[in-house]
Amino acid sequence: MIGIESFMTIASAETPGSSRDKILDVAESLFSRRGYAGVGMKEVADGVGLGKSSVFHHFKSKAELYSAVCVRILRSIEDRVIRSLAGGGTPTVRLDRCLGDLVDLLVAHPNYARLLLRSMFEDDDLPEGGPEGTAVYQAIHGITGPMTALLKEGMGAGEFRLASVQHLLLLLIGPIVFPFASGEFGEELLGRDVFDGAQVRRIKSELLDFVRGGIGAPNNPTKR
Amino acid sequence: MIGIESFMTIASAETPGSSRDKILDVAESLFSRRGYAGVGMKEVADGVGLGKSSVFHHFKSKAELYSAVCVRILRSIEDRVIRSLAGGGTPTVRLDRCLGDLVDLLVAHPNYARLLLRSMFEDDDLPEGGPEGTAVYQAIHGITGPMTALLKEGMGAGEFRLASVQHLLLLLIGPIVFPFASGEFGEELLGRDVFDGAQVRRIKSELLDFVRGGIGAPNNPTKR
DNA sequence: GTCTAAATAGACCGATCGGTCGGTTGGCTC
DNA sequence: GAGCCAACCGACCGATCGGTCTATTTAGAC
Repeated sequence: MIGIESFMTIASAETPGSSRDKILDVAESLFSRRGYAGVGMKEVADGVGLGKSSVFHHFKSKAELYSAVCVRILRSIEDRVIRSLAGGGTPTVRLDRCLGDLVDLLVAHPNYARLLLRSMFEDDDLPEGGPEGTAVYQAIHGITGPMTALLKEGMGAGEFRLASVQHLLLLLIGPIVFPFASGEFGEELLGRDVFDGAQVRRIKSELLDFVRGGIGAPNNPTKR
Repeated sequence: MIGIESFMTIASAETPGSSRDKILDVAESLFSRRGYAGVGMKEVADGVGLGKSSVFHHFKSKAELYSAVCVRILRSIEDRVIRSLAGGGTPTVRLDRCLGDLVDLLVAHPNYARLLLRSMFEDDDLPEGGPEGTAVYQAIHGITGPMTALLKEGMGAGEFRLASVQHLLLLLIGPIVFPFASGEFGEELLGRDVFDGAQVRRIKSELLDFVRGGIGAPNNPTKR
């Protein structure tokens, strides 16, 4: 029984339309906008149309709810990255495809970018040490792992500039995620909504150029 | 009298060691770690060694305190950027110097990167429309303005790849700021503290290579 | 000394916080 | 029918929230 239950939790067999799923949707939107401490359980409950105690029936604490939201997002990103990189092609081709797919995912779910950043740099939000933290931890590794492998392979093949893969990865995350987390700042800088179709295309193409130039080997014909 | 007072406020003649200044220091550290909603005024007061009502004597509301913290940081970044770009040299040289100086500033004040990101994408934290928001708004423009001008000049001189300056700037912010806001994630990725001296040097050099490649004109000898 | 104003403290306010409790449905199985 | 359990709710809890009030101390100007 315990085994099955924990399996259900891990596999997160969320039926779309279920209360649990609707709670996750509302919480995702709220947490991404105002962060962990900025959202009240009452607010989540109201957004779903339930009583507060009903929310606590599905998630035994606020920290667990926040963690579930983060894990759902991270897993979906992990899936996309893995599938992107699984397709064939040279490291350069695979990196391009992965970046494009990632941008598409962040645009399809406008909450993702902010919550992704939050889950990375809001260490002090969640009470540490709990099982919630480790789930997020694992999900993040599921993303960084394949990316690291790709960078290594590209360097080995001479397509990418030789550098520390870890430092390069740390540099790569910013330009991918930040534009879609920048909110009003980005909107005001561009003069248009960042998630507007034309802007997305523009950002995506600039991002690809930027990254290709930034990590490409200086004298590699594949680079352009 | 009113004129002088408002001048003092705007010029923020903060005597180091004064209570007001200590409050700003403590609040900066707390806000950067846990965000606006995650910090209580009691916590700030305790950190300074004052009573809560004494903090309210110096800042008439929590929003004003948060805004003052953000403005102080943004102004210091603005100063640094302007001074960096004022020095002579080609656009490439000036950009390199500016990036290096920015990294130095973010490292000298480990709270800056996180709070900078927060002030950009936590729109919903501050009650909008107030005068606090506009102060932050102006400070941000003081930073983006000169950077935009530099990018434009570099493109005109043929040193930078032709692109939309706004989109390029939006892409540039991420790799500069995120590494120093990444906290435990970055530390775990690198295996060392991001603010460790050796890591900083490494990140800085990788960042310069990355950005040079990313925005440099394809066939420009100045690029490398 | 005296007057004034800034700085501080503590007691207090209504509201909200995360979380619990007891109880009531409604559907499922036997 | 009886039994059961997930889902749900309203009422409630102690703690903390941002903020106010009044009173006391401190520092400087004259």
